Amino acid sequence: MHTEFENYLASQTDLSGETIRHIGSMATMRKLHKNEALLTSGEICRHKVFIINGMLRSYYLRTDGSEHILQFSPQLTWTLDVESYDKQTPSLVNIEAVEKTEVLLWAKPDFDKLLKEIPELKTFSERLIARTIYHNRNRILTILSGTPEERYLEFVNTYPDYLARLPLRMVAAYLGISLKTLTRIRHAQLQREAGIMDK
Amino acid sequence: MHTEFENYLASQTDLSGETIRHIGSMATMRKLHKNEALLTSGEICRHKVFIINGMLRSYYLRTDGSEHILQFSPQLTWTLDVESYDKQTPSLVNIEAVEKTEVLLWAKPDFDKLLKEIPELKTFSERLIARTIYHNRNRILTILSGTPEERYLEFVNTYPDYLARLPLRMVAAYLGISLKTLTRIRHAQLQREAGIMDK
DNA sequence: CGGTCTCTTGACGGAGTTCAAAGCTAGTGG
DNA sequence: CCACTAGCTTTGAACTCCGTCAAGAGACCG
Repeated sequence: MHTEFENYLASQTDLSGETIRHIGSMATMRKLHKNEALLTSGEICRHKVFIINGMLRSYYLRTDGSEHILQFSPQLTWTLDVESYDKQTPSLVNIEAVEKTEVLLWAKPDFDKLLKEIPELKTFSERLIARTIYHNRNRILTILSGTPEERYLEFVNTYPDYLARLPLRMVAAYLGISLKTLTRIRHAQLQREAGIMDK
Repeated sequence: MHTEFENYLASQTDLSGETIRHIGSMATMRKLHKNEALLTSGEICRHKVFIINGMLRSYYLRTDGSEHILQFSPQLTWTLDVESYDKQTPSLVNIEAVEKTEVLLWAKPDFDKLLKEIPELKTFSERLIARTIYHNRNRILTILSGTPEERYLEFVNTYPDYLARLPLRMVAAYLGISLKTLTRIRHAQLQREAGIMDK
């Protein structure tokens, strides 16, 4: 059971098989169909989430109806609304399945206990946090300094497989550009490729 | 000596005066004049930095000469280039004094030792990291979803005292808009205030 | 096979950028 | 303490790129 999770943790840490199974045993499994919500803004984020397969997105819904995507979470990654989870306060974001998705859920008190019991899990967790920080800093830089086209190209390079799994409007909502601009850029790219072919 | 630092740590933690003095004793002081660099891109960030007074900024310099500011660090806050510091790899950013500034510096090996010796310092450090994460998430949301004007107003609300201390072009470089747009927004604000006064 | 969601495309309008010039301010040195 | 300079800010003109609106084609799902 949860073999994907166990393999993941075994490959990422030095934890013993027994410990890994113990960690897994504290989680509950949940299946989400496409577009099903895992967390809705206003709710408190009570669980740490590991994605077994599928893909989630965390997005912010403005009062004018526009969506802005903070992150995509594909298989074998973790997600949650950090601030809501840490402080147990209402969340500002929504987390939903982009496609059919299976997740493991740990209630915060349970995971906190695991972190206390298993120092190596704590260390691993800190490593993930560090990566999140680097990633967010880089994202800020990209949005601040890049043109829409540069952002798109960086996105494609960083996540080569996402494009095929996501509707373009979500990519646009992630890059902070309009769908129109995105298709314009993609059109220009195609032109360019065709031009190269000609030679 | 370093009384600002000691007061700060005493107010933020439960650390004993003795421990605080011990931590402070591992740091070296450095004075920076206006526009002096503390870290230049390409260098490795070898120190953790606490700002006693003054203000630093961390910015990214594009090849086209444009500057993009990741953060301002006023008195009684910490700064560094996280990724460069953690991994001891060349930094992508520059850190410079916006005004005359005094800082305390801890060499990474020394600070690592302190973190190991003093669990409460580690806890405190984690709290700061958490705040950084919340802050960066919020910044991403603001840049993605806000108009230039909204971003400016949020900036003014969040950091009421910064405006008076920073050249506007740096505010623009932080908000990700042109200086021209920033002055336009400010002009519109003034008009509005004048309108209110009339009534 | 119908309906919904998605993507593309065109026309248009507007907000933001660039470039350039001029006024203002603050810091420096004499 | 004053004069000067360098950097900062404002403003105008022209332009460009992006966004909104709207329509239509295509793909996918039930």
